[in-house]
Amino acid sequence: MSIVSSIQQRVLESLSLLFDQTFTEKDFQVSETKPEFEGDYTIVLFSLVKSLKQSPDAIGNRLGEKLIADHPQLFTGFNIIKGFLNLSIADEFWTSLLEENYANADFGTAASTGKKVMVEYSSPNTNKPLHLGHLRNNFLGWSVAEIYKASGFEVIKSCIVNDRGIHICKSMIAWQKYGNGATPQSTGTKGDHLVGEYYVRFEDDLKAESQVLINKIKLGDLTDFAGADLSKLDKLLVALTKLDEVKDADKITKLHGEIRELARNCTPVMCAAKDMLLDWEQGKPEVIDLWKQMNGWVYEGFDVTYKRIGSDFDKTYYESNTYLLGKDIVQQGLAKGVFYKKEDGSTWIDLTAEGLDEKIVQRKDGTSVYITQDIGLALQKYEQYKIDESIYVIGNEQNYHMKVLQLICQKLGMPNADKIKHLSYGMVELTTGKMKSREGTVVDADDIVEEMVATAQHHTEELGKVKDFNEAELKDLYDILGLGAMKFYLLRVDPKKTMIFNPEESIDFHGFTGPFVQYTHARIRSILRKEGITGSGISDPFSKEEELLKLEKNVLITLEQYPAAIRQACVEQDPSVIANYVFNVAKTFNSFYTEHSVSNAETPGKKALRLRLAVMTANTLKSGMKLLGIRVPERM
RNA sequence: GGACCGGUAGCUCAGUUGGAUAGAGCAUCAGCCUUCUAAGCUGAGGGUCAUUGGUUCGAAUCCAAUCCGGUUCACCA
Repeated sequence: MSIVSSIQQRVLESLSLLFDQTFTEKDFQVSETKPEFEGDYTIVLFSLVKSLKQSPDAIGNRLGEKLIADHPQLFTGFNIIKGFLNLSIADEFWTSLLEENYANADFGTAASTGKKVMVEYSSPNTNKPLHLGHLRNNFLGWSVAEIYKASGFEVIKSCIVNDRGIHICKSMIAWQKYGNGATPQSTGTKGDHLVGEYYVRFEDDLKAESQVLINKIKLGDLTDFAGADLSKLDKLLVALTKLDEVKDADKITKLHGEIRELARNCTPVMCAAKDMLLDWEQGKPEVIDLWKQMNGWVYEGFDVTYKRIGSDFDKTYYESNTYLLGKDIVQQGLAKGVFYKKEDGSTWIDLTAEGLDEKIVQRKDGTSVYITQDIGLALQKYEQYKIDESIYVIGNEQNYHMKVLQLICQKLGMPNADKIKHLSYGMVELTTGKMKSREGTVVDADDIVEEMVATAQHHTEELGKVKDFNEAELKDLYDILGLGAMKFYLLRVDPKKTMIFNPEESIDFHGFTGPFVQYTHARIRSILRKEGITGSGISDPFSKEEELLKLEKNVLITLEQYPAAIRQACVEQDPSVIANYVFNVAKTFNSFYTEHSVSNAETPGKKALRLRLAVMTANTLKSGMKLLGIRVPERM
């Protein structure tokens, strides 16, 4: 039990004995005492004033005395200042905590809950390489999975690969047109990057061709349009001439946008891509073969990146397999009256009562839409793995979609539908603004990782502390530091917030960074190496008579909070809780470290205590960083 | 226009089940390496917590309104 809940319970007990009233934890607050006051933990008395009808001081005095009388082994003193009861905790509490846990590498992790959770993350498209935003996603997904494991869950990491659809055909069309049979081998280009290049080529063509069409439209030449497109265009143009008279700028821009969209859709390249998608759906062999080949290149490229950044999955779903899922569910939903058919034969759900809109779940031709396969996959996940909780790590632009998905699952009466959780994260922006692929401002994942590792190498060489490392050891160290800095930088911010990626700040290895924490760990390991402590066990007893110094106690107080930090990170699905915690541990230890020597402690008893303190700090740093997917070095 | 998210120091961010003088890191300035790793430590300056009103012993935190920024409201995925 944590110190805070221990105090809470003792206070509850004492209150009911003293005042013959029952209280709950919510009736008062236990918090850390501010440094400028004496004591370790503080109880706010104001909230008790009303129900007890006594002054805060009177309550505080009686409560403080009672606590000390009944629990002298826990409380050693108290003072009351302006309605705050400050309690001093016995050294004994902290030293026992240390003795019991310093060698326990699993300190902070919870016992098994027997529950299963699936964390779906990464979910890439197979038409271009991963970028900075994907890194945030991958690091978040991995970390949340680790945090759930540490909280006693069985975790299944999954990934849905978006390997099908018009966007994939785009790369294929451009490759056919410009590729001349180019392969990753023949060009020496990483597969995902190669395919990405053709995606860009396609977009360039599309831009050029749609500009041609728009110019023709301006001249009144509509010969490139036919059928429904033509009549729609006609309507738009008529509307536009009308609007020109009233000069409604917003609506005019909107209409221009629609015309541009229509033109894009009617370009020859776009038509070619659409035809290819139809061929793909009909299983035309040469299209399927090309699709398999190019997807294969992308997977090889992704594999390299995933290995590099340490992402992996227990189960990979492919959209090419799942996109037909959910059709039977539509039938069931119709039978249950959750869905309804419109006159044209399309199937819908009405969510207006929930403050949302009507959403289509199946087209009139019977084909699925995006949400349909998601419903199907959500159910399949449950049936295959009997999961208790399902987490989706997806960007916040899909908040609405995920809300709809959960609502539909609930209405369909799917098991654990209320345990579908969207870990919604904000975009990563640059100091210069948003990343835009069209403007070439996208930060490539592979590039940024190599840059970070190179920076780590540069700093390390400059400091010259590991000159005796061999080449493999150096390479590993640079990876640990570079990737550590990168992961920490992206995970230290609340996931749901849009974050700014500042290249200069991200390669800073000082302050609130991964390398700072890693450095603290390496420093401790250095002490332990010199003291000949290889395992975690220390046989020398430490004296419990000597009073704990302020800085020693601060480290213990911080270490004690680790289990609570994991719990909070799990409940909030927020790795930044851990990043902040681990930084705090490192900072607190560093303050202690510069003031007091471990090896040359004043007495053997003190030395034995500080060695334990060092071991427990190192273990906690290592364990906490592991929850972020970050390794810590023995030396740096 | 509706829905959701955000606005805290020059910059990047913590802090919201309401509690004492609002915290870190970076940047700036001043100190600390014959003693366990200075990728470190100590200190200083820097704030109308977007604005206004309300709730109360007490509001960055709760409520209401307003302003600014973002996302979304596709028979695309």
